[in-house]
Amino acid sequence: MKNRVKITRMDLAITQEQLAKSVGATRQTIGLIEKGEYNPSLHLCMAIARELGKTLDELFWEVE
Amino acid sequence: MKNRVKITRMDLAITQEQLAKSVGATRQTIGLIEKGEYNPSLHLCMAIARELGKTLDELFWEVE
DNA sequence: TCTGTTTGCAATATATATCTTACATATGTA
DNA sequence: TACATATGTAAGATATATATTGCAAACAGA
Repeated sequence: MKNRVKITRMDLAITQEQLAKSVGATRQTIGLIEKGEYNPSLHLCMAIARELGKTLDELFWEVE
Repeated sequence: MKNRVKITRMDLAITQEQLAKSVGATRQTIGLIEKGEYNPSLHLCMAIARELGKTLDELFWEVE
């Protein structure tokens, strides 16, 4: 898994569609971001982070 | 200023062109990101952050 | 003055994120 | 069984990030 969107979303017990609507995106976009197959925009990443109560680093930053 | 890319880059005394080349982007793209007029991709944001020795939150996160 | 460096800005072209629509599958529940 | 919900996936259309090229301005140094 390349990011922590899916885990965090499931912890909050909300669906892909609920998250999508709250950030102004579609369910498909959320699904692809969770799979790590997308390179989402910064604005969308920030909207998702705020909605999930996390920061950019907590959801997307990778330490090596 | 919407993000801290320009300040951080100038602290490191590197040019837009040097940063652009090291992250595989163009000078124009870096310039527009610094002005906050762009919505860059997550991958580019991470490349810039790594190159500047910062994290996503340090460069792009906004607390309100 | 002249020259090189850095940055801003603009027009056009290209790549790709995102949307729209649709169908399939798995799961839970009546 | 039947129905609803949640998710995966795919094709085509649209929006926009990014590249390319070029020109201009500001500045420093010779």
